[in-house]
Amino acid sequence: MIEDRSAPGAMRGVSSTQPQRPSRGRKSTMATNGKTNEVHAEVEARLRHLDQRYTPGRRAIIDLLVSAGRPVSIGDVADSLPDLPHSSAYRHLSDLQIAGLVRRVAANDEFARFELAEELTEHHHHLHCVACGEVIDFTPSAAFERNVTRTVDKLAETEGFEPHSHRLDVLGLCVNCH
Amino acid sequence: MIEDRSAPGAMRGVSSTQPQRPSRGRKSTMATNGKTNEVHAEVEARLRHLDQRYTPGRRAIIDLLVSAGRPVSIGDVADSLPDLPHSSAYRHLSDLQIAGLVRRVAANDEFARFELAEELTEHHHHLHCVACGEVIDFTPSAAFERNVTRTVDKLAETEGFEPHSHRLDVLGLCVNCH
DNA sequence: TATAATATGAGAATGAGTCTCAATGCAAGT
DNA sequence: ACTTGCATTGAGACTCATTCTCATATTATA
Repeated sequence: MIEDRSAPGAMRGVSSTQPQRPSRGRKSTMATNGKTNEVHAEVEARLRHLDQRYTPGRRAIIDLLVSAGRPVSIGDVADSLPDLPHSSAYRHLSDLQIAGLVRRVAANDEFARFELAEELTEHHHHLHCVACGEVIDFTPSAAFERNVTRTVDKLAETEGFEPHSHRLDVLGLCVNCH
Repeated sequence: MIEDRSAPGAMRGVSSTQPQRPSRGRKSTMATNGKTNEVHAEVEARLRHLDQRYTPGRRAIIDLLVSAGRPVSIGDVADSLPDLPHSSAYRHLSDLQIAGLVRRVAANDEFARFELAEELTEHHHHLHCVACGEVIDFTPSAAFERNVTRTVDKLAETEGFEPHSHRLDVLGLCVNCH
């Protein structure tokens, strides 16, 4: 008999340790820096171009994504912006994603995560902690990226697949979990 | 005003074309080959080691995963095994995942997909069609894999992250969609 | 066959994510 | 300031993939 079907989450009980709601509260120590203003300006311009407004709710989401410096879950959003209704949070994220300003990140658990689109940051990949679910950004060397891009581009010939983008996820244990 | 919130699926209306239920019915042309028996034997041995039985329902799931040759969605399972109750399908997949025989694949849509664990197949990566949602296996060159592994292993030093495995997802348009 | 364990089916329950709609806010013109 | 037309928001109902419960069935072994 298989037990261990108790923890919440998709395919419960499969991780090496307990799957759990995405970490809440661990905040980035990165202070609001000069780039934040650039991001806000870019977001505002892009939204305006789509006849949309850069409202306080949307700004708060962007602020959070900038300061987090890593993909944030809805739980993170709820913690950081407790007065923002969940329907609004989801809608803001969706609207910003449609506008190409935010990207949804498929993590290893059932919880969606969101980060700034690469146009607002830089090309990077993710480390996924299989224990706590945390997702951490990392940027490999340019030489490595060239190699990946070369390999990916070859797919057009060998598979008839037209690549648009790629992502490299590394699964393992983060500093806090091993 | 942002519209286009009509199609089903997570973050609806974000894909370049309509997000849709995972393709159903497109079957592999790969005939049941010699490897199938090896897989069954391995699965049976592993389950037995865990005091579990290799029942017809579980066998049917494994058969499907072997013959599909790519990650399958629950919809695929339902189509191929119409008499298998959904609760049983999910449970079999979960049990097999816990046993390390099946791996859950995070696609770009909201639908979970499943494939044989790499121990039963070989190390490979995935092409994700952003239009139809199809997920296709691909195996890059050994040299490329060595390079990836080398880069990933360096994370232990630079980030304090202990890598267990990695996955490279390429997003783009499949043969049928472009 | 008895016994104890695992496995299964049917349907209820869960919950992340979505939708509706009435109310509000903002911009531009008058 | 007032109006008109849109974009935006909040509250809560709703959807649906996935999980859970539990009574029944099946299998292994003695």
